[in-house]
Amino acid sequence: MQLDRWQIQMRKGTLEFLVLLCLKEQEYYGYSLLQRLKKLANISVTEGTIYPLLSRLQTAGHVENRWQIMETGPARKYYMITDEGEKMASEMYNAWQEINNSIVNAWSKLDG
Amino acid sequence: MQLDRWQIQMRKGTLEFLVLLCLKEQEYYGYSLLQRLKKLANISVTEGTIYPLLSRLQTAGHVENRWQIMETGPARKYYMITDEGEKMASEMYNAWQEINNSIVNAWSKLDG
DNA sequence: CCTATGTACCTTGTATAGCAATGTATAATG
DNA sequence: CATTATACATTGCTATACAAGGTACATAGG
Repeated sequence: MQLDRWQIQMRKGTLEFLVLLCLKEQEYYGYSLLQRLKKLANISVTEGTIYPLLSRLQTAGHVENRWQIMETGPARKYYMITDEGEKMASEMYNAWQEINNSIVNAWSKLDG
Repeated sequence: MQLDRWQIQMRKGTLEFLVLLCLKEQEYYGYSLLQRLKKLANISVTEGTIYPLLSRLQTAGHVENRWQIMETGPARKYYMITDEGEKMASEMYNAWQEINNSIVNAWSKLDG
């Protein structure tokens, strides 16, 4: 199934929030986040999106990382959410809820 | 007031949907949409955003417009949603609900 | 009369960020 | 030994939000 541009845009616009939401659950490395996001919200993110995004989140102090040498396969860079990141995630959730309330309210007046 | 980068991002992609939602209510001209969006979802959109967006929606066949000469003040270009635009708005609402369900569900598991 | 303010349209230049494509490296599979 | 999967990363393209600026009309205050 081919996603429309607007569908991609609507989902991708919330990507930073969704990544923090995942990292609130547990630590992830970049590559594993792609699968987690796919399962969480049916969002197909590419590596060219996730690595710069994680880098930006780190610069902002919302996540930090540690290298994990694996016995087999390439090393993994695990990302963990910081206290500041947790705070940011809460702010984002509040903002999300406000927009959602506005949309649901407006829609119900039209289709109700 | 300077908007945070994440706020801009969260709006990205949902703005097109919000505009269609407004035009489902009634017809608006560009300038009046700025006030409607502010009231609807506390979104401060600038003219440099709304005029190109309306132009894109028209090219896509989701809206159409008519000029209204005013007895006093500048003429207004009113935009009306098309049947195709209504259909698109419904699809967007369904997609929105799906993402919202994923987010609310994920959040509830984290905050108890 | 002139200036400021508000309404209403629009364009240009800049910055952001998602994505396809590409590159590197390791390890298992056929 | 070629392919596939894992895992990191960058580069170039494109879309779009925004600040800033421009045009024009109408009104209010000094």
